[in-house]
Order: sequence, then structure tokens, then C-alpha cells
Amino acid sequence: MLTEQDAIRLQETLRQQVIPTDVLPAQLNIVAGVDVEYDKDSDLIAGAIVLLDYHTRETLAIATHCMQVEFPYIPGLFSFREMPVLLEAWYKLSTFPDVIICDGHGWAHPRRFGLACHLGVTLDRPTLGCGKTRLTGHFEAPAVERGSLSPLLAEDNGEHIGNVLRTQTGINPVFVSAGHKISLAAATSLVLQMTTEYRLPETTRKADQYAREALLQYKGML
DNA sequence: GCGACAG
DNA sequence: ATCTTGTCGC
Repeated sequence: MLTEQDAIRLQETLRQQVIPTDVLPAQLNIVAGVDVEYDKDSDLIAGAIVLLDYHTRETLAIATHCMQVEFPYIPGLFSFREMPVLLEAWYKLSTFPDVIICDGHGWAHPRRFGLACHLGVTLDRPTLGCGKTRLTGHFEAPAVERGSLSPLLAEDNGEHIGNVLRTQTGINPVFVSAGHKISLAAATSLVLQMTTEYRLPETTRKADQYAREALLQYKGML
């Protein structure tokens, strides 16, 4: 099995493959959201990938997968816990997205390799991270209006690793960072565009909903 | 040594 | 992550 030290070494290797600039289609058509749901009293988890039409936000496809978690939750190694289910769900898709919005961070990680980077490099597709809480970095609160943002700066060298973005006026901001093949600016504007009436992007909300549903159905079959 | 720590 | 509907407050 993968040890903690193995995981950290693997992160370093894969991190060097991250492309921090925009390598996106001229026109976006399909945006994906991914999320993983955990069972309260067992080690079962469900991963979901939802494809939405970029323009209408209509649901185009859903893929889910249930299995047991085999890696513990360790801040900084979070991707090793969620990658397996997400990859299994990914293999069930027959249509593919132009960009993937992950529930968690990308570059805004202690070693600059959060889930969004890991998934992006593994699938070699554009990804970005949109987390609900901070993992690393310091920031000032952005203005209260939707669209306001402030930079998330690395604790050691002050590097601009992400943006703290207010997606709804008067509601707590989210943490956006680049994953793979996308710039922070493009990632930030995409999150804002996919966020209509709630704090989180519709992609994330739908993925969360289908992951929860898949877990309940799977448990009901046991 | 102490606090912080995505989901 | 999970607990969790109605309720308190602006």
C-alpha cells in the first residue's frame, strides 16, 4: 500500500508536470463538477462527476462510483483519499468536459499540489480548485459585493497561490486556485460564472447531490 | 513546544 | 466528511 512518505514523493514528481497557464478550448462548452460523499458509519464513499452545459447549466451527464476508502485523511494528502473513486467514476463517462471544477484546492496547497492539480495531471485536462475553507496561505477579507476578491498569499514567500472570491454579496467567500492547464485569472472568472444563486458553483452543488444519492442507493443494495 | 490543518 | 430542522438575527 501507499505510505505517507511515498505519497509525498509522488506529489513532488507529479507537481513538476503541472501546467500553470491556459491550455483551454477557444470556446468552453462543457464544465464538470466533482465531489465525494462519505458514509457516516462505515468507510464507504461515493464519488460523482457531473457534466453541465457551460451556457445553460443544464445537466448533460452523470457518472458515480462507490467503494471503500483506503487512504486516511491527512491534510496535504487529501487527493490520495479521493482520487481513486473519482477516477473510477471518470471511466464511466462517455462524454468529456472542457474543464473540471474540484471541491478542494489546487495550487493553494502547502506543496502546491492539491486535489485539482492531481486530478488535472492524471487526466491531462484543465482543472481548478474551489474550496470552502483555507488550507494554507494568508489573506484579507474581500469586499462584501459579489465578484470582489483578494489574493491568497503563500506563508513563506508571499507567492500569489489563489484568490479569495466572494461569489454572493454578504456571503462567506470561496478559495479558488489553479489546478492544471489553467491560469488563476481564468479559474476565478469561471467559478464566478458557474455561481448563480448560491455560494458554491452549480457544478459542485450538483456533484454533491448525486454523490449523496449514489451512496444511499449503494447502501440500500447491501 | 504550540497551533493549524482542503474533505 | 458526518451530526441537521427549525429557528434566531440582520
